[in-house]
Amino acid sequence: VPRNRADVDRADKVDDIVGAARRQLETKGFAGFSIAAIARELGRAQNAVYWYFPTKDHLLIAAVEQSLHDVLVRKPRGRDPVEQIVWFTDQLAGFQGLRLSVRERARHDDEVARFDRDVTDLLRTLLDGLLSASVPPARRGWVVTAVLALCEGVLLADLPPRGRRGVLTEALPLLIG
Amino acid sequence: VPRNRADVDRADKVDDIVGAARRQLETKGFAGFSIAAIARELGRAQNAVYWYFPTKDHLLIAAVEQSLHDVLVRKPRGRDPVEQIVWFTDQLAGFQGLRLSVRERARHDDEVARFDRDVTDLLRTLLDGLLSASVPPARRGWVVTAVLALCEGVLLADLPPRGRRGVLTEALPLLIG
DNA sequence: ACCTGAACACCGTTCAAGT
DNA sequence: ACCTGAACACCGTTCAAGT
Repeated sequence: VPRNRADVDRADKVDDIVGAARRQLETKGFAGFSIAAIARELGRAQNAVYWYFPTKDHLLIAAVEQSLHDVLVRKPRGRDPVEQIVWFTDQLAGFQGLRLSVRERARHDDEVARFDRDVTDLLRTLLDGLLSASVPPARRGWVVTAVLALCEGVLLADLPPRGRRGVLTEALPLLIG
Repeated sequence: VPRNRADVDRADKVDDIVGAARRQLETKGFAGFSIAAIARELGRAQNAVYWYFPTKDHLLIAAVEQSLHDVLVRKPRGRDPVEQIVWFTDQLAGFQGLRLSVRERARHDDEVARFDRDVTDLLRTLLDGLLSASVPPARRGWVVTAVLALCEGVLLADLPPRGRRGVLTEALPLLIG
């Protein structure tokens, strides 16, 4: 006998689901991220989730999008571009697990692939802005690519925060020039 | 009625399994990598695989290890370190999917985590050797870290080969000095 | 519009049993 | 030592049915 929640605002119900998804992702990672577990946490049937999200990947996108948004809206701290880039990299550090999961899923789902490209574009735009004052337009294209690669590579390496900042503060000035 | 293959050399049977695993990984990626599918390809019961590999992760490690070995034994081509590093990055390009899967699994399985660390150490050692002539020991620690991060980041970006080489040939000389 | 229960096809892993 | 069949607990997804 389905209890109906047509009275509750749709947005609130979606938020419940995305919130549970984010918690599951944070505590158990993508391996422990299952529609079944989310439905259990919410005390609902699995199909209650499917009503709002047609596949598991759609829910993954919504959850990661929200988490990423929370990070990227903050204004960067730091005087020069190097400090600002280090700051952003720090912000993204706790996020590396999700980014990997998205990359992995992107290889098998077109929606996730598109989302992944959007995120990369956003990061490139952000970096381009930070570097606009110090890098001439002619060089800026590949510098942005290289800096982004360096930052993502450093995050991938899972260094301790001090080591990560050390490498970046040494290497970034050389690339930026 | 189990047909017994006690007569066949154990190493050959292991090779059959690892070979099938590598094929599955190459064609369908980690998402399509399943003990069930491998057993099907071999025309055996799933437990025939479990006799040699206690878990799916152990088989994953064996398969990736073999693939990686095939790549890393080749001698690098190129005169200067930059050319050699670009060459190695090219070799590792087809390998990026597997590396991501291993990273993802490493977050939930200790064996895979250890294997992942070993691979990173191996790459660091390899890079250290390539850079020993051109980078003084004092700087070499973080230069190796930065170069490895740059290479892995560039692979992660999934650029076309020409774009990848372009960025590396611009950026690497700046880091190496 | 919203939700449930039951089912389907698929896993990884384990157990008991066979040669 | 090597292999199978059957089972268990878990998935993602779909269907038919209820309010």
